[in-house]
Amino acid sequence: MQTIIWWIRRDLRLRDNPALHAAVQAGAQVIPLFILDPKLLNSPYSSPRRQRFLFAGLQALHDDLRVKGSRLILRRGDPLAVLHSLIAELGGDCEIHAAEDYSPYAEKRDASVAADLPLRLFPGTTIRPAREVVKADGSPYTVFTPYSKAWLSRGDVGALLPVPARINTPRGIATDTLPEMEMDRSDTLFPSGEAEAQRRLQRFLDFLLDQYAQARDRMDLDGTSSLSPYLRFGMLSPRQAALMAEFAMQKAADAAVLHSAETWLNELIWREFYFSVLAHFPYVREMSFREEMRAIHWSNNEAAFAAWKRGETGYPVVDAAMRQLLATGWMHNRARMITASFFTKDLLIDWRWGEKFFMQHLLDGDPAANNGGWQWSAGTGTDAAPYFRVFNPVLQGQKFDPQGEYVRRWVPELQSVPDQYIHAPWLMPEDVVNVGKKYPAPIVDHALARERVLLVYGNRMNRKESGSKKKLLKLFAGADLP
DNA sequence: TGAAATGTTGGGGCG
DNA sequence: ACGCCCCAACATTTC
Repeated sequence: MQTIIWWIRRDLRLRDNPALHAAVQAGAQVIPLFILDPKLLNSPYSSPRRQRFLFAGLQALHDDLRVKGSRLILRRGDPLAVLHSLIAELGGDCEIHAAEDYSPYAEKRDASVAADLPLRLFPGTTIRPAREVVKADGSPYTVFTPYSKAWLSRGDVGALLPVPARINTPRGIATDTLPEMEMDRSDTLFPSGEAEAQRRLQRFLDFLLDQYAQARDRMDLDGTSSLSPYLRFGMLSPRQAALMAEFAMQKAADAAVLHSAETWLNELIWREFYFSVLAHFPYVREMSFREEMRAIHWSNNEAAFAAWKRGETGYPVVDAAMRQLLATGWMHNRARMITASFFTKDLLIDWRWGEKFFMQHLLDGDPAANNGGWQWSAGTGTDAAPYFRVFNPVLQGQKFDPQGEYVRRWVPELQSVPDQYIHAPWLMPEDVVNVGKKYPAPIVDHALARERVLLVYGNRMNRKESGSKKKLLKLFAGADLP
């Protein structure tokens, strides 16, 4: 009987899993294997909280496999070495099935495995394989809108694959144990595992999707899907999400509901886009996608960086967002844009520092999506926000947290600040109310910081006038800016 | 998937 | 009645 190793990396699910499904369909013995790779676990981009989420997900997967007559085999070590030794234990002649993974490290790892061993890669990390949607001449898209049009015109995404009725796994294969985990209070906000992913998907479809287009930007509301950690580890099939979006579009009762379903599908396509960008341009992990943006002279002020990380910038929306991240491992998407804009444009710190910090804290931290989001915000990436698009943290707060509920939830020292001043407490007259004493004053003046970043970025964009701009930059060097 | 600066318009107060 | 100014409201341009 044939033996197939189902090498699990970021597809911790039984439902709609092409690599697993093909192994079961082949009538093979299936060995579900997860390799604890020290290179990934000890990476400077890794996150203890995300690791806990992964380990809890592996435990849940093991439990789900038990129901199918199988179990999870864990091994620790270099993937190629682990695979070699496991195959030797099994008497050789195994095939390996895995879902594609597109980070530069993953692609190198898989190439080295494929050079030695029969590795078959399957889709499943993305809805469409990351190199499938390209222009007619085979070159990759670097602008979202034409990419999404091409993505949508590729026709249906195929049917969902069923959960295997039974998975035939031989007994007696040695397995390592998971590291001891200390649970954190924040872990209960995002319980790990495929079953939880399905519950959340159902809740989103039943109660939130109809309002999604309007509610998704409101930081004070529970209006997003909050599925990102589950998509990150493949506890939810992105194809299942897309099929649900399409189904909602078909049965939409009115234009607003239709628009909401389309908006959600569009977000899933943004995810596909960033996987495609990373697969085609792996260097974006190291540097700005746009060549002319690579020489920006960042301020990289350590004190400002530290204040941003702690959520003590003096801008309530920014601080609420950072504290939400620290407390829960998740941040609202609108808040990600605001904090990243503030980081790169107001503080003028290299986007790679912020990208790394997000990776160290986000449960959904994913190389492709996180890098894409940061380069978009910094204006250095594909189809990026224009360099002059600088978010005003006060106006963003007023627009997307109109009563300041989000701010008050995460910045308790502003609890009793009146709505009028909640996004700009420094404007509060002394006699209005004596609150917010412990809250810091803004670490930068936004208007001044905006002028500075327009100059610094503008110098990159248009070098002709750099003479007079250099003089102005000297002025800013003397100004009170980090 | 901005915001600020600048331009235009039109109503109302006022001499 | 008329011109002038102010300025809110909206539109356009610029960064």
